[in-house]
Amino acid sequence: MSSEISADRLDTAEANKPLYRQMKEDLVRRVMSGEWVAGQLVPSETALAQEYSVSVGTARKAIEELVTERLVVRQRGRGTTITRNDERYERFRFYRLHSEDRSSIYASVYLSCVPGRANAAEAKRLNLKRGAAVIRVHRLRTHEGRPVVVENIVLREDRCPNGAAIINNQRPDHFYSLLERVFHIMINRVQEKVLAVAAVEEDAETLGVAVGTPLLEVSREAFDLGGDVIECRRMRAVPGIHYLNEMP
Amino acid sequence: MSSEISADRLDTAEANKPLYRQMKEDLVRRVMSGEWVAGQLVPSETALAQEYSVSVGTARKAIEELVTERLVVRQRGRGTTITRNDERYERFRFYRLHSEDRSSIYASVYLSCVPGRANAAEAKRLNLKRGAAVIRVHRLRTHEGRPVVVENIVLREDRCPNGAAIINNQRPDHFYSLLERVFHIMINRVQEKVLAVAAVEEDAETLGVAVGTPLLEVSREAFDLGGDVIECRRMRAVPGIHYLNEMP
DNA sequence: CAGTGGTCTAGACCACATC
DNA sequence: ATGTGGTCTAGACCACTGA
Repeated sequence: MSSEISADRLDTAEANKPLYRQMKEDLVRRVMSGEWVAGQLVPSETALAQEYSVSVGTARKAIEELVTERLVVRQRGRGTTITRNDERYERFRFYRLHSEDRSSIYASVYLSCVPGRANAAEAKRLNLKRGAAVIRVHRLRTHEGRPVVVENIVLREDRCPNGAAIINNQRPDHFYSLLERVFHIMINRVQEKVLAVAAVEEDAETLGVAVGTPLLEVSREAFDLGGDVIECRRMRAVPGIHYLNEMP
Repeated sequence: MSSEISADRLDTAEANKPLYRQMKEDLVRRVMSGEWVAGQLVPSETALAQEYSVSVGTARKAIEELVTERLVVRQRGRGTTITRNDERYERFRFYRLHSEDRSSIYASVYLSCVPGRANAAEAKRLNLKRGAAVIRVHRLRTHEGRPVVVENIVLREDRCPNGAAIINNQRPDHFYSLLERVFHIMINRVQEKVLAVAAVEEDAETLGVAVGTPLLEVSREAFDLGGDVIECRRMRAVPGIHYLNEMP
């Protein structure tokens, strides 16, 4: 399929972009289209160079951009594979909430997972029309038996067909690994907004704290390879949980 | 000075590291030593390649690592310069606190700036002995006349000789630009811990909020090129200010 | 063993900034 | 006009993996 148009994948209407960038963008496209899926070995740099009619050095530069974006992993002697989001060292790539002892391994308790319609705020965050189909997940994170974080997750249903049933079935600890396995969605980037709020009645009940307790609230939007917002979530954490960040 | 030992800067006891990495590390050393200071034009890649007796491609790879670490900036036709931390686009590289309207330009109000001795907690954070000389800065950030953030900054005095007087004189808005200009310290990396706290009496007074108001607290350690902690600071922000983060 | 990616070289041509 | 970095090529040798 792809080899038929490989003779000149590039240089048609791609403006003045350098070859290695055009090539990189085409490789991203091939991952997005599902031609290559997570964990899969992709052709070697020499093979790709031939396919795209560029020199090995140029192909290498294209691939190296994918490495810095963590889209692929290279191993000498083995080859280049599409990054799996559930590899151990990738597991908490986006997870910044930790308890005092820096352990961040929490059990998940699913409270509910139901299909629904986007309200105005959700539609705005997900870049959808109001009333579009979404999936709502309400989940608790516990640490040594105590609830520490409550999560409200909203997913685009159009990108995750039948997602509510599947999620309810699997109840995964790590969401993005499921998105990858089941829906071929790779979460590439997230934006978070952190603020301090006072616990309301509902939080007090769910998290077992007094009303008015200062909680850490994190609002997240998660983007896929194409730059679409796939998920938005709101997390509220009890005192003792903090948000760690390192720059750059 | 440096050209005398340039014939073989590399390859002596540098283990099996690739040439481009050895070269890069030596370039970092030359910035740390003050041989090259912020804003300065460094030799061209061909000149550096000759000096280090490597090919242009290898020199380029060394320099490109410095670019990704934002230590230098390259411009075609002009050359390569050591990054200035006070350039406009670098100004808020480490500043994640914003108000609702995303403006993060606050005026600084200096409350105090005095030399002192590190207590146990400060010594630990700064990796110093207890009682070591430090500089303490107490500062307020205001937005449209209202206080929004209160900052407690602690600096290593040994790396900023006579720093208290100098800071008191200049009262800079952007600390790291002063560190760079005056002390040739480049802040390269910061770690932050964000949590929610209830305002105590002191916060209430300084920030003009009620005791018990949920505040956002950010604790930061700032590292220089050599990996030493130069500064630690604690910030407390009023409601309406949030912490923005994007990954990766 | 053959094939992979990692390092290194030596050249070419170009767009751009500066004088 | 000169020199800079940005792109691109075509080769070389090596370390490592897997069959």
